[in-house]
Amino acid sequence: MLLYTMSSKNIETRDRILIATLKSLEANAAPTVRMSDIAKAAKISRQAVYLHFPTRAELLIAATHYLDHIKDVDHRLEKSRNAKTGKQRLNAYIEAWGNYIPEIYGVAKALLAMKDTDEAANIAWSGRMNAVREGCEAAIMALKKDGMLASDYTIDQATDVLWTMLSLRNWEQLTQQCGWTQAHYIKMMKSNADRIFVRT
Amino acid sequence: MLLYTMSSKNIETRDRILIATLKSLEANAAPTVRMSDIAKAAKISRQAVYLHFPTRAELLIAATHYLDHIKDVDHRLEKSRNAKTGKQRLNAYIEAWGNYIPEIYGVAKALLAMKDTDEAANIAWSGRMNAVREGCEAAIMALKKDGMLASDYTIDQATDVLWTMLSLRNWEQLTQQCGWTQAHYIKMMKSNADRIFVRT
DNA sequence: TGACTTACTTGACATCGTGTCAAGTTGACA
DNA sequence: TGTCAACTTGACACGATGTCAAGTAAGTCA
Repeated sequence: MLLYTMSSKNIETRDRILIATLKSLEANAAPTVRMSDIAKAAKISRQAVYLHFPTRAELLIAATHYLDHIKDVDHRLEKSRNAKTGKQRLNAYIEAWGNYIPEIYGVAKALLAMKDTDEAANIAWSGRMNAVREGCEAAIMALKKDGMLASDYTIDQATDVLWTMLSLRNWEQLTQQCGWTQAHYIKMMKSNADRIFVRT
Repeated sequence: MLLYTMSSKNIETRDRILIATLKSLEANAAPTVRMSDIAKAAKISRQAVYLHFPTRAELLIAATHYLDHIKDVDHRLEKSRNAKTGKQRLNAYIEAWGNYIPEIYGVAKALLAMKDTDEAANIAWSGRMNAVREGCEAAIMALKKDGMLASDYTIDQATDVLWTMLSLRNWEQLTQQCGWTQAHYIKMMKSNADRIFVRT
């Protein structure tokens, strides 16, 4: 009986909460998920959640990190660095990040919704987005190095545009509102980036 | 003394509330503005606001309509219809809508923030965005009519892309986060749209 | 002049979600 | 047996929205 309880507890409570958070947000795809909902999903009291995470914002932030760890985002994005040409690298980055978006969509949206009212959420989200921006910049710089960046673009401006193109909101609008498939989204983003950034 | 009070009341209370709403949101540029803030700005009691607008969502919606009326958005957008060629029309639409965004930014952001939790706000916002989409579609169709739409685009897909490009979120990211000037934003959007949609 | 009406004020209150606090319970471990 | 950590239960403060009831002040009309 002791071993019994152990085996059902071998997933630590903290992880159970994080998993419940991700599951709830994934299912609902709405930032309406309350602390009590998450507690219920984790089969724990609402107050117990606060024993592990001080605020809702911190919980959401922890959940995104947990997700990054599970989905191994670093490894995915790193693959784009192996591309030979700048153009290939741009394509690889769009594919890697673009395909990661749907995986984080739920949590990301919840975090995004708190951005304007919660400073911690704002900082966390900005940090993530800056990381994406750096990826964009690296791809643009690879293009520039090949002499393939369209001549009227500075690196900064091209980076801004690519970063904006690849925003979660744009993915959301195209796939959720306009009904695009994920494959179509990726394909379009690649071809548009090509037309915008690559010297003809 | 009767005339005195009349003259200070010739702006109706309802309008005073709407103006106060717009002013508060413009100043703050954050959806943190409370009903009590608006009431204070309109020099009225918080409860009196509810005598004119049943909910916060309805107030924000009314404020956007009021703004549309003041700024004469229909007239602005209509000008783009007079363009001779499809390409000119596309440019004109980008310019008209792109320059309208900063005017509605405050209220729009507040409304946008309620989209996920308030059904009325969601419907109102979707309605506005559908109007923008129609404008995009008309521009794309004008391009198509000239035989100038890039051959791998259907009208629907090109419309989706243009609509997404011209989203308020993208404007926000480029001008507020990346620090672009309004003029630069417009110029870039035009040249990017040209590269993406216009047959070479 | 006095009754009535409209628009607003004042203050209390319900609701909902977050976050806090204090006092109990339970199982592991020594 | 006693202790500790993790969790439960129930109460509560807070901030924002929205409701309700009673009061007030100015304008209208008999």
